Amino acid sequence: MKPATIRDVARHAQVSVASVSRALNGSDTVTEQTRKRILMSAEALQYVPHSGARSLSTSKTNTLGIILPDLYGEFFSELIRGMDLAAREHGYHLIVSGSHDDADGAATAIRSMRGRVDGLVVLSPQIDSANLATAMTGRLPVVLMNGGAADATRPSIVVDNHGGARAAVQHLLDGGCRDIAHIAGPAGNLEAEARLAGYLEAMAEAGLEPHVVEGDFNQGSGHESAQALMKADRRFDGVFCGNDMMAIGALLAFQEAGVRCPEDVAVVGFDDVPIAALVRPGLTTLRIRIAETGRRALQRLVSQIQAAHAGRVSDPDTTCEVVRPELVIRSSTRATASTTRATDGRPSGVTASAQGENQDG
Amino acid sequence: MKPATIRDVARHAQVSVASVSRALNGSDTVTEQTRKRILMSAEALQYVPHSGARSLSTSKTNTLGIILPDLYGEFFSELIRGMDLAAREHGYHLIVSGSHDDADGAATAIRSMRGRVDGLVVLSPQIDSANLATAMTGRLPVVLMNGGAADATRPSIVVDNHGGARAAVQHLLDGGCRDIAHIAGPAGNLEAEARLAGYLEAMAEAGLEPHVVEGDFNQGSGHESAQALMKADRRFDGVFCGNDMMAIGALLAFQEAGVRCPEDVAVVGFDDVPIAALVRPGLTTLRIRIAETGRRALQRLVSQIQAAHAGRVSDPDTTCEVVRPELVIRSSTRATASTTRATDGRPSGVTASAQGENQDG
DNA sequence: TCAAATCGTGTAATCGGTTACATGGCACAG
DNA sequence: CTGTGCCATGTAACCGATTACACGATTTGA
Repeated sequence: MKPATIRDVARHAQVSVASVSRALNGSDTVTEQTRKRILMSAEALQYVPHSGARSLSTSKTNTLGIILPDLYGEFFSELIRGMDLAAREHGYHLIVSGSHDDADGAATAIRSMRGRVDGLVVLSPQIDSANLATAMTGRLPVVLMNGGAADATRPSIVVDNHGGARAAVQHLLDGGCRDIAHIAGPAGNLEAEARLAGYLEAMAEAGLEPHVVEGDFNQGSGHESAQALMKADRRFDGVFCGNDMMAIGALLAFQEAGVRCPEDVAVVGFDDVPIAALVRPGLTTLRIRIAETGRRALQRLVSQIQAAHAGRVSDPDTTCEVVRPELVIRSSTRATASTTRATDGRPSGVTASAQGENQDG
Repeated sequence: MKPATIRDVARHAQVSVASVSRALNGSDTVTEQTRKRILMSAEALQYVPHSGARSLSTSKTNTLGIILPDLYGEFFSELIRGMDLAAREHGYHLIVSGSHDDADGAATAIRSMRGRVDGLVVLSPQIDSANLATAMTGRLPVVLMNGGAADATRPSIVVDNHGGARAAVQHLLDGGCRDIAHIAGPAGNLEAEARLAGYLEAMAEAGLEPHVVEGDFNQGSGHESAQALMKADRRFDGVFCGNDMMAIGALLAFQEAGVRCPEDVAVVGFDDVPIAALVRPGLTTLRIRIAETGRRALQRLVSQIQAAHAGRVSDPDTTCEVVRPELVIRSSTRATASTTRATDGRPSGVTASAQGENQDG
């Protein structure tokens, strides 16, 4: 048997569909008596409103779309969690769409969201503003998180990857490292490129020769890249990794090879995924409050939607919010008493607040 | 300006809406000439079909709902990833709904999915079949993953938590442990209770006194529970944790207290989340191929939908698939050469295949 | 040459809600 | 007694697509 519709309820309660709709949505004027009758009928027929139909007539879906390049790993997990929390608070559902390796795929995903969502958060490290503009249908509210490509015409949140990378290198320099290698994220990824650029700039300023191998942001590639570094002729006493997962892979590779961290080589990651505090040695990294950032993105999306709904066109939100990563120092760069590596005198004199090893239990 | 509708396209191309629909959906007979004209008009107007409207008339949303108790941590992250992969393959979108702490919340979430999805995967360790039945609207296809409460009337996938827990205890016994504690998951959680039951049963069979402290499945509670164990009078030489995150918390607590693992205490987790292979010592655990299981659940949901759509009612899928966890032995229970803890002669004679420490790079 | 089959296209009903407007009953004021 | 207004309720248009069916034109066969 097919599920009951509003018409079935109306017939059962001997009223019109309008009254049923009014009774169920509370707002309008309905006699207490008829309301009760309607509610009883709805109960009897196990009536559940058809959200799709409601969306069509109200043009509100109460659903938000999240376009992600991938669903793998802690970073996206945390991000989704933060967004879900915020969405829940505002009464929205979340429809997630991962695995958009190319800009084309992302564009298709965006178009397919039409009529399904009230707004989008687009996190697409490959897509540039041009592609995005073509993909955008009409005036669907959007918050961009496509790292690096700050688009002043749309509300967006970007991480200061460049500055974060510089801070990472600076921290390694402060710790006494002179030969600092970089395990970069995949070429074509805007975040990866910004971090690489920050690394190169900081190295140039310090008058040091850069040393880069390319990974793909996954743990496995960090492992391989570290092995490649060890096999190469060139010495190194510090590694700045494009993200935490690669850093963790590198840590394991060093352990396997008997290279001590931080004594023989200091390692810095990026992101501060939850696991970074749980590995040994604890990973020094640049903290992005991931869940918090996701929550923030979603909140901005919601206010944008509310503004649009209120007919406000006057002050469109086109702010580009910058998230500044915060250096979190853990054992992977903090030499203990019995250190063998010489420092230049500033063992932990950094601007960021030093953090305990397991701050997020 | 509002986005173009199919009627706008029809007007622009000087044809009827029916022709536009036919041209865009490919299938039906349309002259090459008119098709071309329609496509050009659609392009000119930047027409994007309204999925919601399409869903209403076709009664297919191409979207699946996932009801989760929580979005926190690696387990759900992996599960969602596996589901997303499978969904993508079959051309479905995913709408996720997390944070349903109580059965009521889950029931509400399920109802609100009506008209939004073509089917549901419900993962709700609190909800029992009765609650679920009332929440279910009509004949919406569902795959249950509400651990422990095998419901023979609906297709479901359950993990053999009981058997897995017994295997964990057995492995500790084989390694020579006699005083095995259990850090349990939260009461009321069916998975947690099944694992606890398996632990109790195995201990009883071995003629050993059980020793249980309750956690909440999060890393922090594993940390605290381990501290509580150390503070208590009772000795212990092995700990079976209700899941990996608590085990990792416990490992850290032991490290901080100077208790060596596996020499002083052996630790076993449950789930084999990706991080389990990355901590030191590597965590011995019971592997559930999480992403694989998610993918499997989704695939069964899809075939159920396809069967329903094909009008097949004859052989409804009511199988209850059981996932048997596989013991993965890592350093947290595998004493190295210089072990101080005596074994009873079977250092690693287990049925499961021994795994390398970092198998999933 | 005329009937039937074929084919491309248009008309309108439909999906399940919401809501502007119409309607009819009742109370109250003149 | 009648006109005005209010209020609960009903009627029907609408959201934007799909699709059964109707229709007219062309092709085919007798």
